This record gives sequence, structure tokens and C-alpha cells, in this order.
Amino acid sequence: MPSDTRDKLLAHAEILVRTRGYAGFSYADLAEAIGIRKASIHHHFPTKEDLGVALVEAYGRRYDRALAEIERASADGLKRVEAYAALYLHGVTEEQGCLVAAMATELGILPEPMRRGVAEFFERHIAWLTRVLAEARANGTVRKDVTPAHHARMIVAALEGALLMERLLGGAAGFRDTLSALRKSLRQTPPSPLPSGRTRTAPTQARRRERARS
Amino acid sequence: MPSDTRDKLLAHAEILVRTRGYAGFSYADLAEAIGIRKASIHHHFPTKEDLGVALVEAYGRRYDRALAEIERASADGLKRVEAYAALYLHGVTEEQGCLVAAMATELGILPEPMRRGVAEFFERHIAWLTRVLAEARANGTVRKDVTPAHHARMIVAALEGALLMERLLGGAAGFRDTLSALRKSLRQTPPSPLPSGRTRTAPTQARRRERARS
DNA sequence: GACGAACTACCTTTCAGTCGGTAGGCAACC
DNA sequence: GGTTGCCTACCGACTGAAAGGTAGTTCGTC
Repeated sequence: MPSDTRDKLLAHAEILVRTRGYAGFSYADLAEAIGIRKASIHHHFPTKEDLGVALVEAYGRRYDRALAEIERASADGLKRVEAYAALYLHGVTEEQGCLVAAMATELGILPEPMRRGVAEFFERHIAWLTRVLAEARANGTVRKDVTPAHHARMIVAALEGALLMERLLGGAAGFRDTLSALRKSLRQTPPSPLPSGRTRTAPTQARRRERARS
Repeated sequence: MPSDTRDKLLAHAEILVRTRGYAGFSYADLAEAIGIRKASIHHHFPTKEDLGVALVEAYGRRYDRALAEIERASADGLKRVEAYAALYLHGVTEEQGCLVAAMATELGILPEPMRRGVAEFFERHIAWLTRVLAEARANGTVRKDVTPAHHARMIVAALEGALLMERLLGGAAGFRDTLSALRKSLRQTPPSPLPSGRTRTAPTQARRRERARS
């Protein structure tokens, strides 16, 4: 029965990491954000590392549930990949990066348990996509020349990279451009003048938004 | 006439950012790394932000030179993309992420001038790749259904993402898997049993390497 | 009365940045 | 040819703020 405060801490800490990075936020920031004293955070998470590990775990579990739901909701391989990509798109619209990506960039100062958690996150996603693609390839949903294991890696990389980049550049529109290219690399037919999916070239303009550090 | 010390500062600061992130290193770290006193760094870069901006500028210029060299060295569109990807591959083998990617993850605490520099870096690369792909498509080197602007975004995203991820996971082998998938998305012919390029599925195993923080 | 969850008060270390000063180089001027 | 003045490069010593973390206490609830 996880306490209400603990959940609030996790939720807000996640936002902080996803917008500023792991080294870029402090217990003081977090305390102020949820209206509690700094010392009280230590009651729930004795060290920042404990909090970091809990964050990766919670984030990973949430994604695991999402992947299961995607598989349940659609049997079509391409739609599954599309739904998977939509998870990242949400990050763009909410102006929040990927938690594990943020941690991965600080690899050099990342405590081992967090490092392991981050690696496992990526591995699970690659494995899942590999399975989805293999299935889709078997029943002809995606091109035969797609190597599931390779393409899975490429898709995760492209989505992580696009989320990272498009928060600064074209926003959702830019992200969808990457998605459109990704779609073409999977789809069976050399496309007839398909009407689905948007095509507009993104404005590619830095959208500045002030976000003062208190 | 940029002093020797200034160059050393830039070189070492770059390494620190690329392994720990921008918020993850301090003037003290940097001072110790090049054997100088902390106060002396302020002589060359009055504030950390000044250093950050200089880093992005130097990094960007180095890449600009590399792009020009790639264009000079080969006229083949696919080979150009391949050479571009090799730049990222070096990051993997040297266990260093991308400087601007590291900065982009800390968007929420990034001073505006740095943010602008990072955005411009990505924009230049996308523009360059768009041009290269458009040319390649025109002379039949890459598939006709490739939309240069979209594919360019996807390529940068995939390479940034792969560099981020594969430092933790499969290393160079994992990176090359993504590359192989990328290649297939561009190449003209539904591939005959091509012998080029490696195919091995990467071990996908976290390679831990201790890197104590002094 | 034991326990969970929060608090006040404090600790040490590190952070970016400041200050005044030193040592050497270089050129002008008398 | 010595002195004066200014420059770059660096230093030791320092500052106030912020970092992560600790100790001991209070308060409400089973």
C-alpha cells in the first residue's frame, strides 16, 4: 500500500528528470514542488539513488503495461508499431523527454543499479518490438526484407532520438515526419498515393518557451 | 590566436559533458583534469554558460568541416549517409555520447544561448541530409519513395538515439544493426543476398565498466 | 505505546563565481 | 637602457548559496 506522498514524489521527480535531467534537479526542488520539507523526502527515499532506481522501475512498469495493452488492442503489426510510437509522441506534446534517455546521457555519473535498470528498459523494448516485427513479417504485414532484430533497434533509436530532438525543433509535426519515414521503411507495398498520415514538412523552428529555474 | 590552455579546456570540457552531461560536471572537475586552478578557468570562460556556448560552437564547426569533407570525398548519396553515420559510430567506440544530445536532455535548465546553438546544430544536419538525399533520389541512388525531408529527420534521430542507447547495450555491434536497418530503408533494390555489412545480432548485454567519480 | 510520516535544525561538501594580487612579456618614451 | 604602463595568464583565499544527507522530535492513529 504505497503512500500517497510517495506516489506524488515519484510523479514529480519523474517530471523533473524528464525536463532537466537527473543531475539537474535537487531534493530542494522536489520538496518545493509538492509542498513538503526536504528532510521528509529522505524518509521515503533515503538517498537520491534510491529515488532514481524507483523512478526507473515505475517508469518501466508503466511501459510494460502499455506494451501489453497495445498487443491486446490490435493484432496488426504495423498498427502496433504505430501505437508504440504514439507513446513517444505524447512526450513531445507534453514537452517531456524520455526518463531513461535522460539518465543514459549521464552514464558517467550514473550509479550501477540505475544503469542496469536503464539498460533493461531498452532491452525489453527491443525484444518486444523484435517479436512484434517477426510476427508481422511472418503474416505479411511488413516487408519481407525487414530483419526484425535490426529494425527493432532502429525503431527504438529513431523514436528516442526524435523525442530528444523535436522538443527543440519542429514539435509534434517534426516527430510525425520521422514517423512517416519509419512507416515507409516497414510497409509492404511501394506506396500507392496513400492518403493516410500527414506529410507536411515541419517548420523546424526553435520554439522558445521560458522556463525560469525559480 | 586562441591560447593553448583555452583549447585544452574546451577539449576536456567536451569529454566531461559527453560522458556526464552538462549539469554533471563542475569547474573543479575540469580544473583537476587539465592541471590548473579553478579560478583560472574563469579567466578564459567567465561563466559556465560562456563555456557551454563555446562548446556547442566548436562542436558545430567541427561537424561542419566533417560534412564538407564527406561531400568532397564521395559523390554517391548512400556512401555519404554511410560516412555521416560513421561519425556517430566513433562516439560509440569511444564511449562518448553526442554533446548536443546531452545538452538537449537538460533542456529545462539550459540557458537560451545554448539552446539556440543546439537547435541550430540539429537544423543544419537535417538540412544537409535533406539536400544529400534529394540529390541521391534524383540520380537514382536511393529509392524513389524516400521523402528527403522526412528521411533526413529520421536518420538524425535514429543515429542520435542509437548512440545514446548502444553505449549501454550492444556497443558498436548494436549500432551497426541499426545502421543495417537504416541502409535497407534507403537502398534502391529489394536486396539480393548482399554480402556487404555485418548481420550478426548484437549480444544486447549491458557491458559494465567501472568509472569511479574520483 | 509503538509506529509512520512529517517536521526543525543542523551537518559537510561542493557549487559557481569574486577578489586582489603576482609574474612575465611587450612596446613606448625620455 | 631603465622605467612606466598595460596586457595575458594564472594563483590563493574567499563567499554565499545550494547540494545531499543526518539527528532528534512531534503528532496523529491504530
